[in-house]
Amino acid sequence: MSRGSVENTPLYKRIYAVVRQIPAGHVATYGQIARIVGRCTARLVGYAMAALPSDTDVPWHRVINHQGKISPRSTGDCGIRQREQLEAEGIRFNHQARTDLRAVGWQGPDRRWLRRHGPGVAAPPQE
DNA sequence: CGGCTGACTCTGG
DNA sequence: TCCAGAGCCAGCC
Repeated sequence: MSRGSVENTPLYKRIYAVVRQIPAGHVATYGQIARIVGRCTARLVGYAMAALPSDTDVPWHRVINHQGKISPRSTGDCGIRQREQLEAEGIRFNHQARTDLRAVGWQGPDRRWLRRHGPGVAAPPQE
């Protein structure tokens, strides 16, 4: 079923599309994803992650909270698995279980990717 | 159509 | 730097 445009795609779907752009060895925060998606809050991103199936191709493990830590979930020990997944990609955790967002933080999707999606997806904050 | 669920971020002290 | 409180939307049954 071709949704055609991104604007016709459900918000969750758009969030997954952005998360899929995160390259291995890098991580992004929920707030950052929300900002890129546009018209979306950090919580919605977290909720969208929780709604992901176990066999998803979305690299949900590369999405962490603003503290640079893996967000605690209600059920399952997937959090531990998430950390191992990140470590396998070269992400290092300190004794505080925190990652260095300055080093492994995602810079955002390619400008062309944003263009390809057209309206509906806001550009990342430019400092 | 109403209600429940869920993986966050920001600001102040 | 750490802790606490408030704000908040979309999907699904």
